[in-house]
Amino acid sequence: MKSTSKTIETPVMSNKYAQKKVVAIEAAAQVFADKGFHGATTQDIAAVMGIKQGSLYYYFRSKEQALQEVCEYGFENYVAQMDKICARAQPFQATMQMIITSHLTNYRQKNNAMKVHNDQRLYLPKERRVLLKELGTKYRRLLESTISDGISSNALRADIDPHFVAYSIIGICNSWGAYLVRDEALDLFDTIEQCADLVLRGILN
Amino acid sequence: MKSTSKTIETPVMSNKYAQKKVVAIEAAAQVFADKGFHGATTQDIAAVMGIKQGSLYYYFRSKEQALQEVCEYGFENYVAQMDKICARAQPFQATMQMIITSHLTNYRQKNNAMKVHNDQRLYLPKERRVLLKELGTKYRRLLESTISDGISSNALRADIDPHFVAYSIIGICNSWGAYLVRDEALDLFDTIEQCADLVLRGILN
Amino acid sequence: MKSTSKTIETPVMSNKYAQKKVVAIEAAAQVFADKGFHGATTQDIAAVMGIKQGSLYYYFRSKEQALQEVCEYGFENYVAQMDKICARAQPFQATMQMIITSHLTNYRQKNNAMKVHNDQRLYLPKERRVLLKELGTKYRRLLESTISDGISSNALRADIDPHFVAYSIIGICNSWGAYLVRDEALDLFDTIEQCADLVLRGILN
Amino acid sequence: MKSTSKTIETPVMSNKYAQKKVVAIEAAAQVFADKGFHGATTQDIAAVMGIKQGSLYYYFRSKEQALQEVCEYGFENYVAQMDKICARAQPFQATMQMIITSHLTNYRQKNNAMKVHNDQRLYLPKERRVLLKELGTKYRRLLESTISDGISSNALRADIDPHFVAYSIIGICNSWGAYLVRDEALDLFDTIEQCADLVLRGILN
DNA sequence: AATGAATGAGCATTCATTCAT
DNA sequence: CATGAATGAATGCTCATTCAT
Repeated sequence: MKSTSKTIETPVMSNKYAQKKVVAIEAAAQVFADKGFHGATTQDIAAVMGIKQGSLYYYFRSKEQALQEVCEYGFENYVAQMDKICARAQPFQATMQMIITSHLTNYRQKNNAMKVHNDQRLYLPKERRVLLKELGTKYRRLLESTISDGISSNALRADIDPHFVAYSIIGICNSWGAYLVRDEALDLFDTIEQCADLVLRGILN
Repeated sequence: MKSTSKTIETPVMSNKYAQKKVVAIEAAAQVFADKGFHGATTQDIAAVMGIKQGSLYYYFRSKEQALQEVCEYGFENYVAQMDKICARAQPFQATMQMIITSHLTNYRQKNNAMKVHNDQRLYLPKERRVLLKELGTKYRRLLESTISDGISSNALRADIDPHFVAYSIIGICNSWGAYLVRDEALDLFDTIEQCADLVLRGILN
Repeated sequence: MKSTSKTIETPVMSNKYAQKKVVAIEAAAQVFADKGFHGATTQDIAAVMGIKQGSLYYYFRSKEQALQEVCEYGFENYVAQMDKICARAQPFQATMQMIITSHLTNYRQKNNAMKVHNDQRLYLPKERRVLLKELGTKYRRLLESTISDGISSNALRADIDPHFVAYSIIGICNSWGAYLVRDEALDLFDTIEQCADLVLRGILN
Repeated sequence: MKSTSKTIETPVMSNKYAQKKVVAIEAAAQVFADKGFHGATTQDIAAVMGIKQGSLYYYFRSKEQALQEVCEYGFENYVAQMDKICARAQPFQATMQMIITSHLTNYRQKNNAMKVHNDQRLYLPKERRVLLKELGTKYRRLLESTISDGISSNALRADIDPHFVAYSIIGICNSWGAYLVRDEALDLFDTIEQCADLVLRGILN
């Protein structure tokens, strides 16, 4: 019992900080997603958190650090989802459906951090992108080997380039993701379905 | 007559001015494409033009005005191209090929203005986007009716949504366009071909 | 008796506090000596003490208060030494030797508080310098009457101005003291000897 | 005529800038001398110049740059004076008199830049002290060889260390210089004379 | 006795913009 | 046409200080 409660209690203090740090990251994500990294001010972020500007530096060493953490937070989550999806043994089409669903659902649920990662990570200096690069590589590999597997299993045409297709899927999804964020009336499931249909079957008769 | 007098009336200076104004717009486009609207400084733009910061205001009333003009310049060009492409009477696949070619070629030729329009136009206040909206509508209509025509002519499946497909194509093209800008080694014609193939035939076997 | 009761009255906690207060003063002295008053942060001082920034205020009401206490601590010590030296009945040259030794030894032993007093006390508002002024007066009198005595006893030339000479000696010593702090290889006894020699005999042949 | 006027006219614009830059350096010198580098604000300097804070950056790239330029300005002047003094063929005592006069006169004439160099140059990062180090070396050499010459010519005792004596003279002069700045009533010529007398003849009977 | 958390004021610096020349 | 010079407002960031716990 004790040990159980301990396991829960021990990180109480750091938990409080950790909890509020997450709040901080999400506030920053929201603001960066809205105004872009350079268009956002630390004041904006602090306002979303309900604290004063100076206090923000209790959670981030700098604005750039905040961008880095937002990007990592958003991308880590997303890559973890991909990992789970690709780990399941299931036919190709189901996997593709889930990947698109995961991607677009993230946007609709205002996963601002992912949007920020996609749109603003290039404003980070290279040193701050090391982890992101690793995650990106992992992610691309997951997607590309999913497609390669699809080819091997004859589900997909043999003459497509997995790398090219992977990148294209990301492109379509990001494009529709941005749309989903801007237009709340847009139906999520409809969008998912059409994306998948387009990618899988093309438009030719 | 009228047109003649007009051509004559605009004095030489105006011509010189107009020429240098284009230089200014392209300089601004380059800088905005590189650093984003908020990340760019008027000093950056002036430096590219080889003039001093204050002199820039001879060409733009404000930084925002510069962004607006860059966006309009880039998009006008592009929509004009679309117009020409769609005006030709030719089979659907040829049209689609040309559209994608036009889009991606623009990126490869560092048509920064188009990139700026795509990535940064939302930083303009709504009032400054009136013309852009009109152009966008025209553009979407051209693309969508091309697709609708494709459906009518039985070239395309009847169950696709022209609006959705149009938007998706733009998404893929922008995504690959950004890639083409970043990676100079990437082959342009290869990319065009694969884009078209993916959109037209999908990936399923 | 009195002294005994005093020693007993101050409770154990006070003792512990007093001990740690000295640690605090010496930490502040070190940091102020290194970075100057305005260049130092309370965080720096706390770090030297191994406590957190906020906790520093248990020992000092303010940063300025800390500077004041450091100065007083450093100067009181030094003036007390002077007092002892001047109280001894000994020939003038021996006294002068001891004064210079005392001054320079303090620097070499990283008596940062003295350095801070010499270099930074002017950043204190006048109200905070009352005690320091008294100490300074006492110190100057000690030094000047030592010199006056030297004149009376015919050890020194009759035509020198005790005030001027006193101030000059302090100047030389501070100058060499700073050097001693910066260059650890510099020999202490050598320096003392040469200082004394210069002051006493000048450089003329 | 033309050429004459040209020679004068050509640098007119840069002259205006250069003139005001000197004003800027002297304003910075005054403020740094008063409050120390870290205690001074760019606002203080701007106020002395009668311009707004932001405009200061038209003359200095940064506050640190300002400190560097002040130090160099102050020290260059002083070393140049030394150069002239030491170049003259004259007996040792006359040279020494002039050196002390030059040093103390600079202080009395509120040569704040020299004071700043003496007291604040250590707050500059090493990279910013390259020129200052060179000047310092030159200066020390001038002073030391003056003393060495004094020894050679039998004017000075053979058993003194030129380096030590040089440094001590600087120490005394700086000490009295600070005094001269603080106490306007102090007589300049008196101080010079006593400094020289002390250094040359010592205090022993 | 100490700390985590927050604050507010200040500060260096940047930058769009203006304007006389 | 262009520039030098200046401005003012903003912005990221630091830091002394406070206080509940």
